[in-house]
Amino acid sequence: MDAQAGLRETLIVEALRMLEAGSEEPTLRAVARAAGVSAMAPYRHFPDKAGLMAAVANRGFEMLRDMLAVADDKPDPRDALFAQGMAFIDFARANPALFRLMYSHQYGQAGTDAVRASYDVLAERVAGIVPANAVAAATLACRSLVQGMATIELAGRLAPAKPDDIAVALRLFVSGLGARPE
Amino acid sequence: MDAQAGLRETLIVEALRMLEAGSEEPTLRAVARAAGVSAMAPYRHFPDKAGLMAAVANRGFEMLRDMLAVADDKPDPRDALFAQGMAFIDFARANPALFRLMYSHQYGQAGTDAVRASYDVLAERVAGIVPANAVAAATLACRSLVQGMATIELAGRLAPAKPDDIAVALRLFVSGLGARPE
DNA sequence: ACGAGATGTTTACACTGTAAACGGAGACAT
DNA sequence: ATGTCTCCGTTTACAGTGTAAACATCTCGT
Repeated sequence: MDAQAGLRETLIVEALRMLEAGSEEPTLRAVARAAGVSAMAPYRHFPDKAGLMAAVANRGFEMLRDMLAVADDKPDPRDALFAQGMAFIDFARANPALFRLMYSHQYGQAGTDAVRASYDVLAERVAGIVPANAVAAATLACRSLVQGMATIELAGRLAPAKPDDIAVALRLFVSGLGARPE
Repeated sequence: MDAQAGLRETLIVEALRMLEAGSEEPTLRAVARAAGVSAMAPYRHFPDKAGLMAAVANRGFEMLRDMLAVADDKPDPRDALFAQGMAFIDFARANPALFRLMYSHQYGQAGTDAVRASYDVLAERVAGIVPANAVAAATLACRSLVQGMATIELAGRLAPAKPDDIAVALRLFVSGLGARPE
């Protein structure tokens, strides 16, 4: 399907679709089958399976950046940051397999541009809250927090907690940002 | 090797060792080979490969709990919490493959006891900082933060940042804990 | 002594990623 | 037109994986 768009694009789209359908990483052969080509055809466009998956992960970071940008509509920087955090969590919940792929180390060096772009959406709002020399660290903290919460939830270890613990924890973090202790 | 300790234990130990040596998840057959038994022998002790890996992940959480407990030697709760956070990061750096395994969703429901135990070490110190009704959320935030920082670093996306960004971000978070905004 | 269960082995199968060799269709110089 | 070249895809083959099924052996309570 979608044959005239070029096989490379078709493979990425198809892999993305299968990644959301079943929550497991799809087989290269299965992706090729879904694209209507032989098992070896993908090797004309990617060096190996990891190459294809890296391209898919990259696509994921572009989707993530868009979702974060959309959530960035509150006037107050803290409110905007909170909304972005929740959007991140929603993204992970909606595309768990893709989310895991994006942070899987095997495809880690790929997509650096898209990764930085999605990072920047957060950094701009953080810059409105903490002093300039703390922006880098605070942005790292921010992204790490939501990445960790999403991972822990997807791993199924959050069951004993209340369902809105994530929102409360995120609010707590945003409130503490830039405040001085005690 | 270590044959008289029982094959089940040998398999877990051997899998742990291989997990640290090469940073990839070992093959079930390779683990069996290293333990000096045939490929099918593990199935007498675990329902499938996931069963073995879940046991290994569980062992990982016990190691983690020990490391967090050791770091918990500062009188001030914030200092202790910071030290625990850095110990967590050190653990992830020292055992990257094991760390990834522990938070991989396929073995997620396993080891709930060990997970909770490692959680509690943090929660006790958090309880000394935030009001009682915020302990659950703050502990979740705390663990998520370090889990996320570790994952992002292991995925190789932290390269452009300064090496001590993690420590700075963690300090920032701990300082903000329990402070009120503005 | 003897049957029974626990533990390990061998064999077999479907499936994976990928190397190697082949084929055909268009572009282009002669 | 004809030959060559370069893409892009195919078929075939292979080593390695997780695991089902059947078989062997060892230990022990009776």
